Amino acid sequence: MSTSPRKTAYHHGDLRRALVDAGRELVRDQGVAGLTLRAAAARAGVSAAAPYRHFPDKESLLAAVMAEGFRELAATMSEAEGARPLDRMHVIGQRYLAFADAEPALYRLMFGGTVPDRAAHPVLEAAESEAYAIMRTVIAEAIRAGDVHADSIDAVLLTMRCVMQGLAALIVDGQIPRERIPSAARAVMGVVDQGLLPR
Amino acid sequence: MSTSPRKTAYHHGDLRRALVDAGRELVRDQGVAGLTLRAAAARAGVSAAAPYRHFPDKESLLAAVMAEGFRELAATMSEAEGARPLDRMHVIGQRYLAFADAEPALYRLMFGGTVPDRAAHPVLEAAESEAYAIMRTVIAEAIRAGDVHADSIDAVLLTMRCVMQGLAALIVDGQIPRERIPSAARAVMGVVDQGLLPR
DNA sequence: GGGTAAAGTTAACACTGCTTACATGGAGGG
DNA sequence: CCCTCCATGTAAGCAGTGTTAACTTTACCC
Repeated sequence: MSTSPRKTAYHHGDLRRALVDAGRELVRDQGVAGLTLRAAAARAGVSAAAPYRHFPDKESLLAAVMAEGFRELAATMSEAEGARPLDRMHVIGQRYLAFADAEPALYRLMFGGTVPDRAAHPVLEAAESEAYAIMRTVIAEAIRAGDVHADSIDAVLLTMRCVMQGLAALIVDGQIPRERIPSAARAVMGVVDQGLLPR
Repeated sequence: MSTSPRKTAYHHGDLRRALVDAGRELVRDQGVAGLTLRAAAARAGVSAAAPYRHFPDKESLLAAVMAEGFRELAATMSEAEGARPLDRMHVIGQRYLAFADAEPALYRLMFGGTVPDRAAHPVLEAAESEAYAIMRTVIAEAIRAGDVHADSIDAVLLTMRCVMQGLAALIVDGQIPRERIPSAARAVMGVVDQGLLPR
């Protein structure tokens, strides 16, 4: 089982993995501020100094947890199915919002600017851009199929990211009651689909 | 000069005001985490315990700084001019993005969920809803004037908030180079105006 | 002008966190 | 079978932070 880079079964087994999992649980249960090195170590059953064998500093653990979130988000979006590309776009939007609703604190960690320069963590950047690549592919298909009219793919991608991030922000902030999330999403998507201008 | 509730000129003059200003500068210069009670007190030139004569705890100072930001945002949006209501909507969007671009850390404080329950700070809630009321008024005018077609005002308001919050999030994250902000905003607004569906 | 209460100072407490230096244990290779 | 080296434990340092208690100053009111 030498899939992981250089980790075999030592004392703990795979402490790195355990720390990332613990960090995720901490964020989920106690918010972004609850993710501390000591707490993650304690939850993994090791001493406070043990994490330093796997992460150079706290920010690296944060980045690892964030990357995990982006991978999960990308996975759930890539599973989106639908007859036409436009349908898949809508399903992707719903998955995105469901993710934010299910794990608001993790979403905040991922998009709240807690880690200033993501460029310092290549794995994080990779996981993030993979998620956007999925959106881009679907948009390209929708344009090619004639489902959506657009001058450029990137304008649509930017719009899609904005709308979803905006809706997610409202959800995460608790400004939209959970039971109204689907209707709010439909309303916003309807406006974006049809446009504001009278036709 | 008895405009302020019960503050005349005591030792400091108006420490409450000075602390809010200091807090704003701290957020601007050092990010949300840089806004600490001690630092704000030091910047205002008083001891670390002095703020407790004006704020019951740290969160109240945070809320005051946030309220200040919302008031400023509302002020800049209410100055938006334009021949037609739709033009004013666009100008409001530009002002909103300019605010986020000029004070990214303050924007993060305002929308990043640092203060969990805004309901505990009525002044904050008032300033916030005033900002949205401005948007709502313009949207209502635009619908009445026939500039935009929409089933409900609230659907458009929600869409507008989502789009602007989403764009602002990208700006604040530094994912859009400053010189490209206007063109990105135009692209997104164009998609929203025209809609995605072919006509 | 004296008293009162607000406004500010000093000092300390109680936490919590990140990080490092050094000691220890156990697994794997020769 | 031993030796080496990686992964962890122990202990401590150090820096901050929010918060409170007790004391002092000063502006205003009578």
